[in-house]
Amino acid sequence: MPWDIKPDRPIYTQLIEQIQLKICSGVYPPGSRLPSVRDLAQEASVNPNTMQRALAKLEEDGLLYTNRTSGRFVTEDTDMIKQVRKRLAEKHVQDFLKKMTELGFDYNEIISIISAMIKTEEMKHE
Amino acid sequence: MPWDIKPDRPIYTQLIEQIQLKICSGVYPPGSRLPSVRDLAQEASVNPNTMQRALAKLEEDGLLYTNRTSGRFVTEDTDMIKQVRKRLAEKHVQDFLKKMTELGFDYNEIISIISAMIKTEEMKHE
DNA sequence: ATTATTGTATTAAGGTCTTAATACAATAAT
DNA sequence: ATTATTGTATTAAGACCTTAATACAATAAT
Repeated sequence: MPWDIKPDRPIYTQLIEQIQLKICSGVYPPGSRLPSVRDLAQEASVNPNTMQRALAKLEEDGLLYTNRTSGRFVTEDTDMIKQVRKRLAEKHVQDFLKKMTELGFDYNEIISIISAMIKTEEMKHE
Repeated sequence: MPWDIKPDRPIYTQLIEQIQLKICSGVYPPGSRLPSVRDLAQEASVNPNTMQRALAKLEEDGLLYTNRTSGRFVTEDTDMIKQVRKRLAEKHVQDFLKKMTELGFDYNEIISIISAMIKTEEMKHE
């Protein structure tokens, strides 16, 4: 999963989301050490200040903690991580349903369209 | 459908999306006249310049056209509007599937979660 | 002990977005 | 003919984001 920064929203916001995702999906396991601010910044091709800003927010949320000079680590609280994962998923579903109903699709149509697209996706990977 | 502007993305981008939505969902029917730039700006509580910027983009895309001093109108090309609606819907589905698979959900789980949430939504409105 | 690495803080510069305040030209309305 | 309304253009100011270039303190590594 490479870093994917688009120009349409603040970079630090996207960094927060993507690090959050790496934690929820297990790329950064509970208790593991993250690369240094400078290394992460280089990985993502952003300024260290910008990466620092994103990390500070995640720390504020409790997903990360800092050991002054040995580095930054993912929380060991696996329940919290599961909770975040669930919250993100539900938010994605709700946002998606809102967008589709605004476009005038009813629930049956939505299920139908998504099923069709899933089948198309599955065909690609066989 | 009131205007809904959030501070996390450029306003003009959100205006483009919301006017597009009003066109696709029939709030602004094909061939109908839009309120003036100044009126729209006041409706949405934004600066006329910002609204102008959004309208210019939609005109560039062909969804709107201008009659110099009588106002701005929605295209009469209903096929184009349907096409845009379809394109937006497919984009929403793809983005949604991407986000959910990134979080580690497989297709069966996705269908299951969305079905559950739809049932919950339906209960609210009965 | 010395060095390197860690997170953190500061200052300055440039870019984009937004608002505000106007102004102009074309034409619909009167 | 005159007036009002339309889209459009311009300029200036301020806010936020990002980068760059440093610097500092704490401590792990040597």
